[in-house]
Order: sequence, then C-alpha cells, then structure tokens
Amino acid sequence: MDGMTRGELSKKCGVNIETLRYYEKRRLIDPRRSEGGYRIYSEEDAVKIRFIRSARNLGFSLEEVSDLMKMRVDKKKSCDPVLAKAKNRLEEVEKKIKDLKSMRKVLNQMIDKCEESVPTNDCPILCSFESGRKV
Amino acid sequence: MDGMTRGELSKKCGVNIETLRYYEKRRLIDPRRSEGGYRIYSEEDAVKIRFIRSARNLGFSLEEVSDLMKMRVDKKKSCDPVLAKAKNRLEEVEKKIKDLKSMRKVLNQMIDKCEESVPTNDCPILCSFESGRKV
DNA sequence: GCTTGACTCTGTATCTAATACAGGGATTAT
DNA sequence: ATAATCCCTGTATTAGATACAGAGTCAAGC
Repeated sequence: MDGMTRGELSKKCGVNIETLRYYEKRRLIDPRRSEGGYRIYSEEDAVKIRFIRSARNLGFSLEEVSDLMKMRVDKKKSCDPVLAKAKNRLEEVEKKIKDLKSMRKVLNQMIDKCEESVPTNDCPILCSFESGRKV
Repeated sequence: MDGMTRGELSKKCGVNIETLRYYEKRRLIDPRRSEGGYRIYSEEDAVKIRFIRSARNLGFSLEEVSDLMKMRVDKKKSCDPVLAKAKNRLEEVEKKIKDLKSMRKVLNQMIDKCEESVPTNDCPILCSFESGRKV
C-alpha cells in the first residue's frame, strides 16, 4: 500500500503528529483512509505540510495559508481576484523581508558590541533605536 | 502628567488595548501607575511594543522576544552566552529571509500565470514545487 | 462642587493554533 | 495468538490574544 501513515508523515516533515489531525480538521489536507480507518498520506501532502509549516513560521495565519493554497488560475474572467490577492501577499512578503533585515541589523549591532566588549545596562532594542536616531 | 494611558498607547502603536495588559502580565512591559491606578506608559514603552509586534508578525514567540529584550552586554566575562544567543537568532533571521524569498518566487510565478492567463486546476503550492523541480 | 460620558480597572470567558492525554481498536512481529 | 506498537476518537490544556461585564476614575461643562 503506497503512502504514509500519520506517524511517518509526522517524522518526515518534522511536525507533531497531532498537528496533522488539526490541519485536517481545518481542511488544509484531506488524506484517504485504509481499510482499518488509518489515514494515508501522499508525497503531495508532505509538500503541503512543509509549506504550511514554513508559512506559519514566517508569521502567516492558517487562514492565510489556506487561502493561498486554494487559489487557482481558473479562467480569464475569474483571474482578477486571485491576481489582486497574490499581489497583496507579495507586498506583505516584501514588508516582512524588510523588517527581518532591520532585525538583522539590530542583532549585528549587538554582536559587535559583544565582541568589542562594550558593556551596557540598557535594553538592546531601545539601544539600537537610539543609535539609529543619532546616525 | 507626562506619559500615555493604555488607550493612547494602543492607538499610537496600532495594537489592541487588551494586548497591552497581556504583555504586562507576561512581563514584557511594566508601566507605572497614576494615583487612581491607571497605567501610564512612556515613549520607550511605545518603542518596545512596536518591536514586539514586529517580531511576533515575523513568527517569533513572546518567549523569544522577551529573551531578546532582556539581553545585556554586561561585563566581558558574561558576554559569551549573549553572543551565542544573538548569533543563533541571526541565523534564524537569515533562514526566514531565505524562506520569504522563496515564497516571493512562488507568488511571482502565480502572478505571471495570472497575467498570461494560463489556467490550472492545481494547487499553486504544489504547482510551484513541480516547476521548481523541472527547472 | 456636581453631573455625565468616556475611559480604565479587574476578573473571567472566548478564540486560534497547537499539543497532550486517555481509553480503545488495528497492525506487525514473534 | 498474543504482545508491542502503532493509530483511532474525543476531550483537555497551552500560548497568544481578544472580548465582555460590572465597578471605579478622569476631565469638561455647568
């Protein structure tokens, strides 16, 4: 019988076994069942799960992920809403990349201070914003 | 009396008013109180809140944010753990940037298909991974 | 000063996303 | 056939917010 059980997929994707049941409940995946009632997952399910985990890790909600996965380029007439949504998502992604880059900057500043052994008793976040203002 | 009330800070930072109480409970902020028991927030609190929201939006947990905000470059001897943590965080940030860039690619592919009106009935996620494999 | 409306206080309830657990059934190895 | 190991379902718990109820505070206008 080709396909994976819940435990196998869970290990393969590094996801908690219960999370798979939860995503099914939320209708993000829909595995077929074996004679005895066991869930059977395909390779495509694995791709989906990895995508969901990655998106969640980047701060997207399950609602958003679900929305993204359900998008289809159907016929010419129905394409506009998909295009609009995709463009919105793209903007969000750009924003997140920007924010991550500024967080990277904060961290690099902190690392520099550490390596130069500049002691402070201030919150590194406030600190970075202050030095940001001066420069 | 200088400082903001909860409602003012909430508006200023675009954060739900209850979230501020929650972050206080989680010891991320610690506003002083007025005679009548009202919370009074400073400008620094506003900076912190904006940082927390940004980090949460990028998929970091409150635990991680709290950890980051508590980091201090104290004395030479105690610097190593801070340095190690900061470097770990930096790696995570790089990973997230990388993942966001690949998500950006998926979205751009979808947008291209839309604009060229290439109809598909497949999940855009699986689709993008397939074309990724071929190329 | 007094009133009144907007705001805040506390505690508790609700929601999402995920995990954990308990009691029972399916599968596999021996 | 009989353990051991998985999986099933339902329900409980956790984190991170958010919502709501009843009481107290503040400040503007009279």
